[in-house]
Parts: sequence; structure tokens; C-alpha cells
Amino acid sequence: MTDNKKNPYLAHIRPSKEPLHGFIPRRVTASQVRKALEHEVNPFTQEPHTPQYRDILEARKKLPVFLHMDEFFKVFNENQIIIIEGEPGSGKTTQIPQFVVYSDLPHNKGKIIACTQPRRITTVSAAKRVSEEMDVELGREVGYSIRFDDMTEPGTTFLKYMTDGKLLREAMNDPKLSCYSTIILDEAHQRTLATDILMSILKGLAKRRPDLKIIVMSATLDALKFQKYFSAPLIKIHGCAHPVEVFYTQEPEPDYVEAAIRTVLMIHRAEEPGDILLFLTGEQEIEDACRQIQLEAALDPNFFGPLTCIPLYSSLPSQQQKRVFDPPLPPKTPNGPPGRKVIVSTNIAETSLTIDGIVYVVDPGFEKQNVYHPRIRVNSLLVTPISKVSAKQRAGRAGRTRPGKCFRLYTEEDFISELEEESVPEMLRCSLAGTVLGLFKIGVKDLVRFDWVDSPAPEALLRALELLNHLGAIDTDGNLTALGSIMAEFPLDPQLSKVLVVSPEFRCSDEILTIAAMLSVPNVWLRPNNHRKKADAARAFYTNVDGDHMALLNVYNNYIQNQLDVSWAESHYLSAEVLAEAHNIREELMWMMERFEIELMSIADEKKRCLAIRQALCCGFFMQVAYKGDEMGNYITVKDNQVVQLHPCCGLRTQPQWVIFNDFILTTRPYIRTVTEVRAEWLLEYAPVYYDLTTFQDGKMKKALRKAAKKYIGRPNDADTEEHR
DNA sequence: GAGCACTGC
Repeated sequence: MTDNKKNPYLAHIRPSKEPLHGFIPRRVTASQVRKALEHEVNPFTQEPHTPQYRDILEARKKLPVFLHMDEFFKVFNENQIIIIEGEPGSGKTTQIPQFVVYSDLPHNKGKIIACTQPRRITTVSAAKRVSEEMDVELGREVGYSIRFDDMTEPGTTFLKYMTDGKLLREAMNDPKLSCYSTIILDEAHQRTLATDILMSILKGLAKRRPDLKIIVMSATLDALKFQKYFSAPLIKIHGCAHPVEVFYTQEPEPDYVEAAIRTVLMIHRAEEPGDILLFLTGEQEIEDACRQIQLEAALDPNFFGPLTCIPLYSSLPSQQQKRVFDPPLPPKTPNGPPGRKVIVSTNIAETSLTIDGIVYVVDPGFEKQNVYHPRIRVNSLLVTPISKVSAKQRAGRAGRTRPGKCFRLYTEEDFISELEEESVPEMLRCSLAGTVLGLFKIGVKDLVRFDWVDSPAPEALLRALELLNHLGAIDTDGNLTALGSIMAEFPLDPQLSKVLVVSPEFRCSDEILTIAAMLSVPNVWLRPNNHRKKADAARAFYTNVDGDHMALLNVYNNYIQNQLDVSWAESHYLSAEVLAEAHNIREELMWMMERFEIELMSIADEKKRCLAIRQALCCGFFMQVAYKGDEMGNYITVKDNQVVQLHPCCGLRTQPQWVIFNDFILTTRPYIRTVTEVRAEWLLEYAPVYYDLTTFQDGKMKKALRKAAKKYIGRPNDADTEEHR
């Protein structure tokens, strides 16, 4: 029978021609989908299902989402935007996009369903899993797209998992996102910059694209906020995590590290087998705590089981990060107490990394948060109390494999009254220059009336506009310039983007390309606790009188000369992983430069080359300049008049009069990092508006600038001289 | 002479 060879359950459904309520409803019902799922032929490939498909399907049917299939189709069919609140373990990430696939099947031929994730790893693993569930080859019908790795096939892929940042990039080139029929934003509660902007864009786009469906998926708590923001119906799905018993301390703990160590040892001595996860705030704290726990546990290994303490933070090489998945040690004697694993981790274990087997969570209630102060344009990393959402997320880590316990090292009263409901969204904590430039590129002009999920402070917006205007990315009327339009294309901070775009004028675009890539990755310099002196010596080899930017360039070039060799990198106390990433980014940027016809150039003469690089950097970083204020090492930042010092890791041997810096951080005192010497004449020449002397306070700095201006007028600078030769 | 929580394009 031919009927048996085709999966007919969805074939008869036709899209409705008449838009209803202003959008196009879909008509697939849950019972049709159930029948289609049970059919022996795969409706997407018209091939018979594999036996594996059936096994997985049985497991899928047990997921909580499956019980909500009728409700899902009912609500989804009748609404353009819906919100789904799903607890961890509900199966929403893998199942909801598949439901939509069935709903889309008869519609929107050639269009794609997108499902965004905040992180690359989860994007890939979700796509992999779903391709198995749907019995298709990964990269064909179901694919994924993340930076540096696109596993999709145009014309074939109809379900695409992608990072939120990737979709936001696509929106810049196609503001109507016209290739998508449905967009699913997953993990919206994490409030990443990209997800927040996408929510605003999609809310506006829904009115202009009646055929577009939008699903916002979130864990508990924030879903209500999204429901209000979109005025959309909400579907609640319960998870299937195990219960976690929460304990509080009777009194506040004065020293949370000490209390945490004490609690871990107490669990080890008194509680049933099961691994422990302790949350601390940073690398140093974690390494110290690990040493102390290991030391104290070694005192009685025969009475209690052997204990392995494993540190976990992002700058740890991935090989060492994988240690958290090793099984705990076996008992010392055949009938002795079993071994136990203690993982001491930063926030990385809260959302990014999931470790099975954790039964106990110790939560002191603190994290490090990056805080941006728009008024003085400074970042600082502060140890702050976590939010209730974070505390719940941390506790949930104990219930993944069986019922668990969470020990909070604060009182229940403090939990209720002192902790904020949710963490401050990234949007409100960082510089908005890049975001605003992206919005201009999409065509958003009125930032005040823009429909933000949470409106940023007017001051933060003003700072962003001011920076973009000084860089020449927007004109004084607030329109995007041609320069700004190209700058927005590059995945770089606007300052760096500007430097890269103008670098051919200084004939050093090859070197600036490398520097831009190196500034886009985390710190490359390793400094292991027991090899500090050696590491410092290795680093000193690269320090350069001309500044830290040149040092980064030299490190990269040496890495290439050594054929990207991992052991070379490690023996020079450099992170091979970070260098490899810089290499990837450099390739991507180079390809983009080619596309925009930005020529790759270099100057043969070393001295002139170095001069040109420093001048080019001035074109983007003229707002991040400090002037030497005295002989004590104090610098004053231009216009903001903040007293800062060169960070001790800076390679400069002398203290030049004028420096540009890449970042300004507040730790024990205000520091500037990644610093390069510049000349006042360059600032006056490349940023005449910003360095209009009438806008400067009287003082030493203004005097020095005035002196430089006199010298500079009528005398061509070095770059010009060179050009004229 | 101090320290980089965590993502993403």
C-alpha cells in the first residue's frame, strides 16, 4: 500500500488564507502530531524510522512538556506571541521547537524555525539531541549556527539552534528576519544583552510580520515579567527535578569562606555519600579553599572516606576543567567509607556547566559582579550578594540525580529581606556603545522611546551616544554615518572597530587586525601559583617599551612563527586555548575586511611601523587617555580627571607623559591596563573636536596640550613626513 | 607590586 509509505497525518492541513486577529493562525492539533510521531515513516525524510527513534520517543513521552502538548497547540495556534515558563528538566529546549516543526510543516515552506541559546555549548548539544530524536542527520534538517561553526544546509535546514548573539547579528543585516517563520528565545530569564535586545526587536517586528510567531521560554519567576511585557499568554510546565531540602544558618556568618570550609567538612563527616558543590567568588579564593579542605580532610582519611577537592573556574585550561567529571576515589580499604568529590566553583557551575552526581550544595550567597559606572566610565569587579533567582538556581544543582540538600550560609530572614528578587540584567551593568551602534544599524533611532525590557539609565545612553559621536559613527543629528555603518558590522567594541576601519590610512591594518583579535580574547598570560617568578620572567620577554599593545602583537606573531604549537605556548606561560581563539577571530575579521574592501597593509621599517600602529590606536582610544600628573606614578584621565595608576602588570619601563589605555578597572585602587605611550600632537590631530582646548579645565594637562598644539601647528607629524617622502 | 565573575558576535 502506498499509504503506508507516506506519513499522511499532516499532509491535508492547509494554511488559513484569511489572517485572524491580524496574524496567520496555525491549525495543527496535538492529536495529529501524536499520530504523526507514531507513524513508521519519518515525515521529513519519507524514510522509515529507525528502531532507535522509537526508544527515544518512549523516553520523550515521559517528559513533562509532553503532557502539555494539547495546551501548547491550542495557545500557540491562536496567538502570535506566547510565553512558556518551564522548570529545569521539563524538556522545553528540545521538545517545544519540535512541536513547532510539526505546526510549521504545512506552512511557510522554505522558512526556518530558530531557537536561540545564550551559550555555544548548549546550542550545539541541543541541536545534536534533537536531530537524533527526529531521526535526521545533524546539519541537514536540524542544524546549528554559532560563531566559527555553521552546521546548517541552506534549503534543507528548517530547525536551527543558534546563539542569541548570532541571531542579533543577522537582524542587523535583515531587520525583518525574513527567513524565519518562528523564533524561539530560550533561557530568556538569563537576560543576556543579546536576548534582551532581541525581545525588544521581536516585539516591534511582530506588528510588521503577521506571519511570524514568537515563543519566549524562561525558567520560573521572570516569566511573569515577560508575560506583561509582551501581553502574551503564559504556559506553565513543571520540571522533574528531585526535591532539594534547604538549610539556613541561625546567625549570619562573619567569614563566609571559613564557614564554607567548615560546612563542607561537616557534610563529609556526617552525611550520606554524594558529591558536594561549593560556590565561591574567584580563582584565588577557590585555590585557597581547595588547599585547606584537602589539608583538613587528610587528617582523618581512614575514618571518613577519601576526599578529592577540585577547583573550577573559567580561566582554568579545559583539560583541568574536565577533572570535575572524574569519578570520586574508591574506598581506602575494601569495606571502608566511599570516596567523595568536592567541587569548588565560581558561577560557571551555576548555569554554564552541569555536573551530575551533586547531592550537596554549599552556598555562601556571594558572587563577583562587574559593575559599570557610566559617569566615570570605569568597571569594577565587586563581591556582592547573589539574587534569589541565583540562590534557587544554585540549590537546584543538588537535585539533578537524586534528592539533595542545600546549605545556605545566611539566615532565612536575610534570604527573604536582603536578597534582590533577580540579578541586574547585563543591559543595565555595562557600556552600551556597541549595543546602541547595533540598534542604529537595525534602524532604531529613538532610543528613549525604544521599547526596552528594562530601560537603561539616561546617563548610560548619553555616554554611549557621546562616544559614538566622537568616533564619527553618528553625526550630530543622530544619524548613522557611512563609517558607523561599517563599524557596526565588526564584532568588536566601537573604539576598536574604528581603529580597524581607519588603519589602512596608517598603512598598518595587518598589525591592527592582530591587536584587535588579541584584545577580543581573555588574558593570554598564565601565572600558575607555584611558578609565578618563571611566568613573570617569560612575560617580561614580551614587554615592550612601546607599550602593551605591541607586546600583544609580538606574542601573537611568535605563536604563528611557532606553528600554533600548544607546547610552545605552555612553555612560555601563554594560554594555548586563548591564542587559538585569537587566531580564529583574526581569520574572521580578516575575511570581513576583505568583504568591505579594507586593505591589509604593513610597513617594512620596524620603527615607522610601530609609530603608525600607535597613531592608529589614537583614532579609537582618544577618549581613554591619561596624563602623567606627578613623579609618584599618578596619572589623570582626560576630561574625567580621575587619578589612576598604571596596573603593575603593564610592561612600560618608563612613565610616559601621555598614554592610551584599553581598560580602567577599580580594584584596591583605580588602575589602567593595557597601556601604550602616545603623543599629545596625535590626539590633537586625530580628535580635534574632543581635544578642543576651550572645553578643558585650566591646569597642567591643558598647558601641556597647548604646548603640543603650538609645536604641532605648521609642522607635519611623522606619518605625514613619511607619506611625502 | 596586584589579581580576571561569566557569556557572546
